[in-house]
Amino acid sequence: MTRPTSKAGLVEVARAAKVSVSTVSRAISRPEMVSEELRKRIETICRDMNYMPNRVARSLKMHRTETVGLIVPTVSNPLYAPTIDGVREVLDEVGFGLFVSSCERDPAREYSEVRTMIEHNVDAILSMMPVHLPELYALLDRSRIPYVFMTPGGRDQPVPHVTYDNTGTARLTVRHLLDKGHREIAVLCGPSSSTPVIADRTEAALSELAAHGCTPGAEWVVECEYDPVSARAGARRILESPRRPTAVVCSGDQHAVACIVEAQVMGLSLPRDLSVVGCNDVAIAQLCEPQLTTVRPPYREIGVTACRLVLEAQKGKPPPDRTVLDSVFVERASVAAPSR
Amino acid sequence: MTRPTSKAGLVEVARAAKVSVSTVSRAISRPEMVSEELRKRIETICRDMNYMPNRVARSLKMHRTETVGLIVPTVSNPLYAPTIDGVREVLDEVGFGLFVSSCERDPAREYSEVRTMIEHNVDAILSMMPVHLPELYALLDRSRIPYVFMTPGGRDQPVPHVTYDNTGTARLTVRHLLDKGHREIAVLCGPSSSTPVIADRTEAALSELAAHGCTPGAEWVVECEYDPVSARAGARRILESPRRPTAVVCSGDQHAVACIVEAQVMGLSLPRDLSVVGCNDVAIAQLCEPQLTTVRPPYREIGVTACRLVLEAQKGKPPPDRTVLDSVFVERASVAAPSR
DNA sequence: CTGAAAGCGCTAACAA
DNA sequence: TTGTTAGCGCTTTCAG
Repeated sequence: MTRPTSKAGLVEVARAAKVSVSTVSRAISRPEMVSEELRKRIETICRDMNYMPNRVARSLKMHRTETVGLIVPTVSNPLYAPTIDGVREVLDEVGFGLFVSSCERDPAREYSEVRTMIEHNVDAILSMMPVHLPELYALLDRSRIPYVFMTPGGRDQPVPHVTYDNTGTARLTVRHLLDKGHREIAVLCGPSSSTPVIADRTEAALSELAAHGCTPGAEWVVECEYDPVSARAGARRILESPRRPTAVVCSGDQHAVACIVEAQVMGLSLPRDLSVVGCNDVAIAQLCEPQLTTVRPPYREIGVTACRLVLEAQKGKPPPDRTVLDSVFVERASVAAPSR
Repeated sequence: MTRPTSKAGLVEVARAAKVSVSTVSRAISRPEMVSEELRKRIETICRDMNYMPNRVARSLKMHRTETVGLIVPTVSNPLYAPTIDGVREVLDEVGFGLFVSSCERDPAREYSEVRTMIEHNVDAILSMMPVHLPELYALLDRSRIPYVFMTPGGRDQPVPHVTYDNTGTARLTVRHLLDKGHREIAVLCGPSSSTPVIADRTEAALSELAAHGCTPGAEWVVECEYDPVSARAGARRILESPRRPTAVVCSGDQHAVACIVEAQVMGLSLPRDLSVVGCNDVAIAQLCEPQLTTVRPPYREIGVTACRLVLEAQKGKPPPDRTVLDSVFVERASVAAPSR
């Protein structure tokens, strides 16, 4: 009469079933190797005894933990949620666990988090960090653990990553404005120091503008933080510049909505007096009036794809260096032809 | 001459240092038990050989993984981010890993995720699920793994949880409106079936209203989903009701912003023609005009506190059944005295 | 089809 | 201070 609170192990079950531990082990992980009736008997005993396999023992023997490690720059950026969710989704399919860690946007911390994950024997590593310590690649390669980055990646050296066409996405939004007839276009963007993703996006927008002879003056390109207060202040700086642009491209929806709201506070009527286009298609894009025209990068799909690739890599099939997924342009109501 | 790519274990290091594995083990995990110089020698050898301890072996021996399991209803709700971040933050302090899983709001899945976590030998379990399968408690207790819920909790039976005063928070917002002189107050809330948190919040608002003789008519209480389209439709239903209320309390900021925007589309001037109060204080609260008066539950603090408690529990100190943290009222500009 | 036995890589008595 | 040794709970040859 074992206390029900004491955790049963393979030996306890074996004893109860009057068979050897190896038989119980087989009955559980390779049922076909055990006679029908014995298997059933063992199964019920497991249930009765509330047997729960000890995965760490299993992992030690198997050299695999059925776990993947995911590194995020920060958990509080809702933009990462869909990607994480994509990862989680495919992990669920195969019953793998998810070991997450945030590196607070610090490449040095990313390095040490990866180290920890290797020590934990995760079967694969996924990272959303846009930029890494150069040593990271060596660490990863030495570990022989498959990895895939979910970023524009490949900045320093070719490395498996899945991403979307970031600069193309930015160009798309600019071209939309151009197509509608705008020539006086400002750009409101996040701090270029924050991540190369934003810097690239801004640069792409600017170069596309330049290619069409619409290089904006200095007062028409402003960088500001993402929080609502800064975003609105940035928007206002553009809107109050001596000559007001007819349109503004933003590197993110928050900034775009900030423009819309500030413009309305100033008494402008949108989209007549000002066209605005954002990027990311987050919820607020439909919570403003006029609803925001924006473009939605394939965030969830990136998570799904990267996770699939890294799982296959773990089974022997090396992942391609670069996988590019498409953004989708979402036309709503915040863009019209310029009125002047 | 071992290939640098083959992972070094304790034995390899021991061999290279010409000492026993136990000495190396000690040099690493209990440096004070080893002579100064030997320790240094071992340290450099470890570095040179790129030794990385195998935590799963360690865990098997130690019966602890230095990992905590966290269950979230869904990763895509940005409201959970601050709590997760709070958890992560204290985990970082102690060098623990985080094993997350989402149960898609399904208590049955929560049960099985907890099972998996137990199998993985996590040292503690944290869950944000507001409602559980009754069997969950037994499973948890049998496992002897400490756990703390980060929800109003204690619905079915007393169980350690840290939370905020959800109904009190709702009452606070109602009272604010009442204090400003409003009597005709509508309520716009999320689907009461989604989580008891919302149902409770709505009920509290309603009962507070009733206590002040302001029970709203049926057309003044509408439930709708969180997505922007539904939220705006819900807001409109209230605003277009035969008699328009002078204020509306919302169970979330999205709904509140939807009210603001829809009211403006209808040509109303806020807060003169309509007062609105939200809950949660998410970013959009400051991205609308007028800026939203709302209340901010201590989401991050809940994560921090719960994690601390569960970590101490693991060291022997049982967590209190109930810990309640305070919300903070954030007065901004969306509420004024009624104009009629 | 089933059992006995040898580890997976590390830690911790217990000895020396 | 350091080495020897016995496992942690499981999987898996290799025999029976």
